[in-house]
Amino acid sequence: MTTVLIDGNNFYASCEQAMDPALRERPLVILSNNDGCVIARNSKAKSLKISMGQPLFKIRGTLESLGVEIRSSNYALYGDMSRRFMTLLKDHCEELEIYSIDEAFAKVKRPASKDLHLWAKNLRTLVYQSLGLPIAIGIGTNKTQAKIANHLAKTIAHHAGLFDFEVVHNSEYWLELIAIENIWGIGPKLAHWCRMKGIKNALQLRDMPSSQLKAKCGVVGLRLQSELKGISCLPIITKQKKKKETCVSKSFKHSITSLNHLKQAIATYTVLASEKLRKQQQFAGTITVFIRTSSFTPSFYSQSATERLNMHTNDTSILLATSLRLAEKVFQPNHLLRKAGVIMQDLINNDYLQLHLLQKYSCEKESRRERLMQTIDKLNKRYGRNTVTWATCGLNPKWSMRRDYLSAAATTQLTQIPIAKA
DNA sequence: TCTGGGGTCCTAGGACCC
DNA sequence: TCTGGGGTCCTAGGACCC
Repeated sequence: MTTVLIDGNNFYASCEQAMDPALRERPLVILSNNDGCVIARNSKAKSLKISMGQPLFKIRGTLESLGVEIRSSNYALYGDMSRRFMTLLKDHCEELEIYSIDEAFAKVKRPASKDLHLWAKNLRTLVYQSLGLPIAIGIGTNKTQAKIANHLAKTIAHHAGLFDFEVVHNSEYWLELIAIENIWGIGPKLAHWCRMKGIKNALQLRDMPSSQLKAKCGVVGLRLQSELKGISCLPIITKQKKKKETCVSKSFKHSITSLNHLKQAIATYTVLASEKLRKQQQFAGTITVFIRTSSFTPSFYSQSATERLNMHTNDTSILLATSLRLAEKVFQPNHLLRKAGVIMQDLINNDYLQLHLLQKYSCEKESRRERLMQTIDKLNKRYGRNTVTWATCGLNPKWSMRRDYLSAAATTQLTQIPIAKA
């Protein structure tokens, strides 16, 4: 069995293009939450040298003069496209690890001919025909090699979206082409450290003294180096691990200075976080609420408060009572708050709660509350988020996220289905 | 004026135990 | 002035990922 990494090219941009094919002919960028900065670009935008992470307010003029299309991020659409994408992949791989919204590791059997070109070509065609998404496929003996192969599949044009590390003869040549910054597991700090030591590419990293790497970044570095040498250290994880904590946090459209607005925001995030817990079939034992001002000003201020619950729960009302109390505790007037969040911690799973549940179900009030939560979740799933919510969240609050360039929830809302013109 | 959100893993160091 | 050895658990902080 060999390891592959399959991912969607320019995933968010490709999702937008799949729903509005006219965008394929135009340069296109996707913005982060709150329309903050560029987080995805299609190939036309890339060729105009629009770089990742640029704040919109700095490049708005340039984008306009170049005729670049802009979209706010539409996670309802990307999440649903991702689900469809992964479903297709599951049918064509032996094992699948969904690694992120747009990529998956998998195990694939190599045919007698050793040649996986046909398999890859068919998969690329299937995904494009079914979803309109272009993908790249990297093949190697382990995850790190598959990642590198995937990078080459995208950068070497004539490889047509596929690179098989196990069948190339001159692997050292290809490793040397991979800049140190582009290696999976090497972030900005480590890349800088490597450059200082004269290590500029994957080949040099593979061959540098292990002791130095161990001293700098522990076993993580050693594992990475071993994988470059062809030894598998990182397993494919097919069963999704239960989360240890879950967080909802967002920046505000305008700075918040009143306790009332902060409580609306914290309530809104708590409602979402509780919904997440129920979806994950988990219960929180601890809640943290945090607030912060803009990290781009010298007077940066941040504060958090934590409270342990008497009993683990995923009941929105109980969690709300606690998080609103924490909001009052952390609130400071005279600070221009830009961001706040709620973290659910000390999570336990359904099965660990059996004893509690027995107690709970013996209590009519508790089981009625469980049914109430289930009903609210169902209504919101069917008729859209916030169909039923809590009044403390506020109605159309002024601080809520900016999304000026939002496309339709074309695959998840009946009212927003695209209309084909004859 | 305006700069994302949600995670994981690892390590060091302190508190505490016998 | 001098003060053991071996262990666990927890937390904070740093690094990384997409």
